[in-house]
Amino acid sequence: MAARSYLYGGDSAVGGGGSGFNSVMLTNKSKPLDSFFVSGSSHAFVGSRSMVSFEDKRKGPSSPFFRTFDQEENGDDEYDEYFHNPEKKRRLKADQVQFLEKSFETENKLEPERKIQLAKELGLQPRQIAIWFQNRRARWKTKQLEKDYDVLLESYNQLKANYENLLQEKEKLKSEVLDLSDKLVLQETEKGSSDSSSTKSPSESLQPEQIADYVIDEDVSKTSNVGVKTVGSESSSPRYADRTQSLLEHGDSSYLFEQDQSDESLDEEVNLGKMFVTPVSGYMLPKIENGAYPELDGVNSCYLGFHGHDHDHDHDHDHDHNEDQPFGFWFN
DNA sequence: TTGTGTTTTATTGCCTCC
DNA sequence: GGAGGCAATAAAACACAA
Repeated sequence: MAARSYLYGGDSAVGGGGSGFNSVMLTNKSKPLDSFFVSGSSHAFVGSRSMVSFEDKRKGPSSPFFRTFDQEENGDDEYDEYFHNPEKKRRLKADQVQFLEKSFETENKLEPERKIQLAKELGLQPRQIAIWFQNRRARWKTKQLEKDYDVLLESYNQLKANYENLLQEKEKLKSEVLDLSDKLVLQETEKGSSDSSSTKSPSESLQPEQIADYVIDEDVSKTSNVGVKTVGSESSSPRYADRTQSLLEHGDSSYLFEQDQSDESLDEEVNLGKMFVTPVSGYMLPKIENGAYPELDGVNSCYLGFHGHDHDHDHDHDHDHNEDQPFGFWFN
């Protein structure tokens, strides 16, 4: 590990965000040297609640947050508590968290200047700000993964339902065709008995079941009604356009892909607006348009493409390139 | 009150970038 | 080689049921 100082100044050495921070938290895991603090303190104090030095508390607040704190929890008791519980850590105050949340909404990465600024405004160590942002990013990522999972699950369920509907419809059509074929054969037979000299029709050389199979298969190969696209083929039908809605509507627009330059065919899919990529895990899914999955080719199978791209690392992880190759699986 | 599960704060080690 | 990011993890703080 790179030598990293955890004196809360190690990250900043900036002088504690302008509030005269001298203290540092001491935990069981802390290295002894890490626990001592920086210059200038007459207290061998380690640990604090909110990592605020006693000097701060005695001198009075330098920020609105400190004022609030002092007003709310004023008194010797607090002071004693600080003094006699040197190893306790304290959660940030609600208004501090709120402030940080707002800042996080604006930008979830923290530039050094902003870190210092926030530290000053909140009366915290820059290191604490950095840690808070890091933990906050981790929480955000976890939430996104959960969302991704829900989206995938719902997508899967919709596709499965569509597939089952199609199977039913196929069976229904098949029996209809069978029925009609029977009638046709019957008709031909009757006709044949009255006109024995006529030439043979195709239906005379095929059984009704064969005709039904033939008709159904032909129909399927031409129309491709629903479901998920076979990569590389083009077909869609408005026939099921109103069947599936809502899946992606609850996702925000950021769910709509970021392009992966590494794969042109998928780029095309994405550019045509047929696919989208989930934000955290990078799953590639068929995009629902006007309430329908626009892609399908082949009634009995579905393709779920995966896109091994970690968007969270876009900015700094070149090594991801090998993982950018899309892959997928079929289910039926 | 206490046991237990969850959340938050912080550290550690590894990795990448410059 | 330092800075900063992330994953994994520890541990304190907190919530809550029994």
